[in-house]
Amino acid sequence: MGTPSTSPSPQRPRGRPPKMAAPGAVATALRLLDEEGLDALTMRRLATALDVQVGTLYRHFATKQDLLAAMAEEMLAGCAGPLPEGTTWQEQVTELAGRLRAALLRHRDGARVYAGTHAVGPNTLSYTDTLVGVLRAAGLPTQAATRTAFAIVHFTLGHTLEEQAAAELIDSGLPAALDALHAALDRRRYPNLSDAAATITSTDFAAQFAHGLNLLINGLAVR
Amino acid sequence: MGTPSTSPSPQRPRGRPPKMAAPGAVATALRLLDEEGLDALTMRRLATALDVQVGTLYRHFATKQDLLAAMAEEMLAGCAGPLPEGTTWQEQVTELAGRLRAALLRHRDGARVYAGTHAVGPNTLSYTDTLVGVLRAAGLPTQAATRTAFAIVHFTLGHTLEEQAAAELIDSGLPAALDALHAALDRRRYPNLSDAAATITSTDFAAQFAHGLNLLINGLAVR
DNA sequence: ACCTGAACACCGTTCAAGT
DNA sequence: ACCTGAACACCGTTCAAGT
Repeated sequence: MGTPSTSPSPQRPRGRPPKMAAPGAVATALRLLDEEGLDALTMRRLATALDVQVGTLYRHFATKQDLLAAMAEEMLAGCAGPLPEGTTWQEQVTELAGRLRAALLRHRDGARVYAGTHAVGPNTLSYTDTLVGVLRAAGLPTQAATRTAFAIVHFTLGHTLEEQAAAELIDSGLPAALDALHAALDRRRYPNLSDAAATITSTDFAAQFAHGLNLLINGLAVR
Repeated sequence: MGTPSTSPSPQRPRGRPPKMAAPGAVATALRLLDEEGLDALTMRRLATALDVQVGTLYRHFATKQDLLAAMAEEMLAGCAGPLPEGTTWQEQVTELAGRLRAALLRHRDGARVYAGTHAVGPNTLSYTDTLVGVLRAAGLPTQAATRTAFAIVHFTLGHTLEEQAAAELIDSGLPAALDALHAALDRRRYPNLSDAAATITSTDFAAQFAHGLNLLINGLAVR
C-alpha cells in the first residue's frame, strides 16, 4: 500500500531539497554579527553568505525582526543548564546571572540584539524559570522570586549593554569620549564624578557587575 | 569704526538667516518619535517635518547617531534638578531613579533611543553626578557610590526597555505573545513560571520597578 | 553662510515565474 | 516544494551648485 520505497524520504518525500535551513541561517547570522557588527547585518548580506537569493530568507523568517529574535533566543542556549551541586542559593544566582552576561557578551552587539527583541523562546523561558526556581528554593514567595528574577535580568541586560558600548567605543579609538571624560573631570560642574575618575575609567566590568549583583542579592535579606 | 548699525545682528551679521536650528530639530525629532516610533524616524521624514532638504540636516548632525544622541541627552533635561529637602538618602535615590524611568518612558521608544546611544552630554553627566553625590552623602566611599550609581542606572535602563517593549506589544494586539504565555503556563516545562503567571502577566510596572530598586537600596546596608 | 537638487550605494519586503 | 529574478518603495550620506 502507498508509494514504493523508492521515494527519497518518508518525512520530505517530494519537491526540491531545501538549499538552506533556519538553524543554519541563524548560525551564519551570528557569525556575520561577530565579524561585522549589528549595523552591517542585513538580509542581503546574510543571503549572500548563505549563497541564496534575498527573497528566500522570507520563507524562513517573516521579517528581519524574526531573524533577530531567533538569534537572541539562540544566544541563551545552555544558560539554563544544570547548576553545580552543594552550592548556596547566592552562588547559584551568581552563576545564573554570570551565564546570562557571558551569553550576551559572547557575540558582538549581543546585548543590543537581545534588548531589541522581546525574546520569548524556550531558552529564555527555561532560563527565567530556573532563576525563579532558585529564588523560591531560597525561601522567597512566588511573587517576590519572580520580581527579583526580572530585576536581575534587567540589571544584567542594562549592564551588558553599557559594557559592550564601552568596549566598542574603546577599541574604535574613543574620539569624543575623551572630551566627555575631560568635561566629567571638571571639578566645578561634576564634583562627584571628578573624584570618581578612577572608577569611571575602569575597564574592570566584572567587578562592576559583581557589585550590582551583590547589591540585589544582599537586598533580599533572606534568613 | 566698523560697520554701521544697519547690520542685522552683531552675532550673525552676514549670510542667509538659518532656516533650521539644532535645538528645534531635536524637539521636532522627539515629536516625530512619539507619533511614529523609532523605526519610522528617518532623516528624510525629519527633513520634511522641518521643511528642509535632507542634506541640510548634515550641517547640524554629522550622522543619524549624533541626532539620536542629542535626543537621548535632551530626554534627561531636568533629571538632575534639586531634590526635596528633609528627606532620607533612600528617598532621594528613589526620587532620582524614578525621574530617570519617567524621562525614558515619556517618549515612545525612549529607552531604546537612550540605550542605543552612549550618551555623555551635560544632562547625563549631571544626573550621574547627583546620584553619586547622594550615595556619598549617605556614607558610601567614592568607588562604592559610583558603582552603585551605575547599577541603579543600568537596572533602570533594562527595566524601562522591557516595560516599553511590553507596552508596545500589548497595544499592538499581542499575537505570538499569548502563545508564548501559553507555553509558559506548561507546568511540565516551566513549573516556576506557571506558578508565577499572575506576576508575569501583571502590568503593574511601577511595583516591579520599586521591587528591584528596593533590592539595590537594601543591599547597601548602610548604617 | 546656508541651503537646494541630485546623485550614490545601499536597504527590507513582495511576488510572479521557473524547476 | 523550494528557489530565482526582478521590482517597489524606501534608506543614510555626500557634494557640486546656487543665492
